[in-house]
Amino acid sequence: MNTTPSGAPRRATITDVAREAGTGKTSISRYLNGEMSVMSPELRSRIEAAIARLDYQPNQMARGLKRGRNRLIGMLLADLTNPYTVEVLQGVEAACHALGLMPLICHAANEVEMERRYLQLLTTYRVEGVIVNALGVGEETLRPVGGGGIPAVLVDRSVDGLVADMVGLDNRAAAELGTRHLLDNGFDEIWFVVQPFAQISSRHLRETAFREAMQAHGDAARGHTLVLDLADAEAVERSLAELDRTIDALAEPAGSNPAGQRGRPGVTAATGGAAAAGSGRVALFAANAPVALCLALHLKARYGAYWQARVALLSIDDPDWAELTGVTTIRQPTYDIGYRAVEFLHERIEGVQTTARDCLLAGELIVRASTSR
Amino acid sequence: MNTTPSGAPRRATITDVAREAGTGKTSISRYLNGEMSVMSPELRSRIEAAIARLDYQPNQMARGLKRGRNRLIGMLLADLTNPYTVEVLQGVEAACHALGLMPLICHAANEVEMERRYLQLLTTYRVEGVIVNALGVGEETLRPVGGGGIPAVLVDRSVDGLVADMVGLDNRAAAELGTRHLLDNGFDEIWFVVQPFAQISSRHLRETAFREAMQAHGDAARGHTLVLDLADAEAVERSLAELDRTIDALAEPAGSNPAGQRGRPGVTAATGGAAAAGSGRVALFAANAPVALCLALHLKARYGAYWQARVALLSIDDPDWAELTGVTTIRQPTYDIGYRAVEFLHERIEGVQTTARDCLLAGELIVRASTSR
DNA sequence: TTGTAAGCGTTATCAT
DNA sequence: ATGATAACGCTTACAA
Repeated sequence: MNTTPSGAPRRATITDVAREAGTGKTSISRYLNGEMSVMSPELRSRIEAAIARLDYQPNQMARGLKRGRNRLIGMLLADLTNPYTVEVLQGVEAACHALGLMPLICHAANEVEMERRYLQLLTTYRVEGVIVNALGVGEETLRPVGGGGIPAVLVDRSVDGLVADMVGLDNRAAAELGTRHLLDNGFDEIWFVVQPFAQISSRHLRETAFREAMQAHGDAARGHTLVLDLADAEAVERSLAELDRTIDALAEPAGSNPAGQRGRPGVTAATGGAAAAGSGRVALFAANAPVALCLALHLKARYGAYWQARVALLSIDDPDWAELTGVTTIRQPTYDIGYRAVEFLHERIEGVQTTARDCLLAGELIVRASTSR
Repeated sequence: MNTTPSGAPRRATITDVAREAGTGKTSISRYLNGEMSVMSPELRSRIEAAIARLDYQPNQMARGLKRGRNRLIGMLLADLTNPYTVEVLQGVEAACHALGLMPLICHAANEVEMERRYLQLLTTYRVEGVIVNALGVGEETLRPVGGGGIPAVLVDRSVDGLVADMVGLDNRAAAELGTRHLLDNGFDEIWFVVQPFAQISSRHLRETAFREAMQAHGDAARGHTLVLDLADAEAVERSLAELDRTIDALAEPAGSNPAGQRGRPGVTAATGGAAAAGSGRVALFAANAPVALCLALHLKARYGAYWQARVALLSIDDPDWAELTGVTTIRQPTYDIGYRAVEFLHERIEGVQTTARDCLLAGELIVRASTSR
């Protein structure tokens, strides 16, 4: 018997089936492609039987080679560790399923080098399109994609100099929503904490919108931006130390800070997670879940299990631990983002030629104990 | 100019390059495959130039078709929502990278139907092997794989009637470790909470080991198993209600329960997360992270933010919210599991014929406030 | 050292 | 209604 290196019997090919059914390859191919209209029921059932007997399964690679399209699309993910990514993926998968596409999932794990490698790999496998949740290091590495290359759609962030459809959160609105919520609940000092945002459009937009919202409220002085470079442990250390100083200062009943205290400073831990609303304490606005997690872990380490009594936390993204810890969040319509991205891509693959589109979806504020009275 | 349906210029083929370099396809192929030993430097540089000029990238599909191997392996995941899965994936990716394999990641999202669909898809793309974190519905759906089919290695769980390598946690040891820890810390009542485990070997092993450990300690009567079918909201409701009754009963100072109370029943919430150790209260032993999350959310909803003062929680798996909430865990060597799985698979692909192997890796107990005094 | 030609498993073209 | 046959882009004897 014909065997492969691993000892398994060779898979049947279309030729085998043709021989088994006593006919030509063409008919088999026709059968496979559902061109049943012109085919004697007799032949048809012979083919059916032969296929069953040989357990034949057409080779997609060969198909793709011949047809010039293989129904494969690439899905390049910056960081699977971020729950956002997994959720978007669910939408992507559902849409792919519906459209008969097969996503090749590539996980760059925050490594720029990986991103390049995978992108190259994807083009080498001749995927028909790519959905990119880029690391955002610039368009050099994305060159082969978009514009003149493979159809592409960006998720969450756009990339400078890369014209392509993009779908993601309405960052302006989301940041405003969060800021206003914090302001409405009487927090005096608000820190927007975000990873380095020069390169990443979504972070940039969120930060800008935050500052503008503070300004619009006539409270620009009480809004601060803290950059937290999660990739650099030392930098994180420094940033958190800066944050600690502010928190400690505000907590001093001595009122050494200009904002002053108008809350109930003696609130005990036992009052619960409903923290500090209207008491003039500080609120942290995390630009995304990884930042929020980092902050929460730090605060817990520094202020103990009941850190939420001292500082409020609001985060864009809604990881599962948010409900558990009572952290307020702005949930992104992640599933829809993924689904939409595939729809866009599919249109492009089918040859749609419109100018690059943006699809901005609204976030939903989920108020929890951390920021509400 | 030659264009594709989406308007992009057609990619250069090996023939184009040959023409451009003024040579034959063979030399190009040789160049691509690094058979430089026998090739005039002159030709070589001409080829180099032609490739660069045309931005040529060999078509992996065609390559695979001809060679009979495409360096693709399937990675079938039961549930990407489970942090365990993502972590295993990291190991898989690293190993694939090292071994020159490309993983096709398929996410069944707990849908048996998806599992089947993907498995079929994978064989249709002629992957050289499959790593399966199966839903465990039995070997019917895994028929095409393992044994006489595509080389396969199982992750986390084995499947009845399917002979294949498998790598995962040393479930016996892990469950014993956790049980002993709980016993050592003086918990009277220990509930092992697990999803339906008839079909899933890892759950089954953990449950069995738990009961045996209780028995070995002469405490079988104080150990209970609670089945939590996360797929069925009503069933979850019922199970949690049963749990609540126990907790409430034990918490009554009246001592209406046989186990009695020897702790400090009046402990205030403010005493912190260091919950209930040695006080005769109940400890929950979650068989995995999804179960732990479900329990934690329920307890929080029922007993408030300081539920940990009333009941201790220990979980196999170490999700990021565990550190945040002070839940004790047994961390699985997830990265190694993934890495090892690929190594096994690679060996099989290369034709290794030994009998099916098991690789059991040890878990690590991470004691946090929830269960320690 | 280099090139020619025959496939790999499909589909598409063109006869019959 | 059915079947040869020639591609698809690549590798690999086999020649030269």
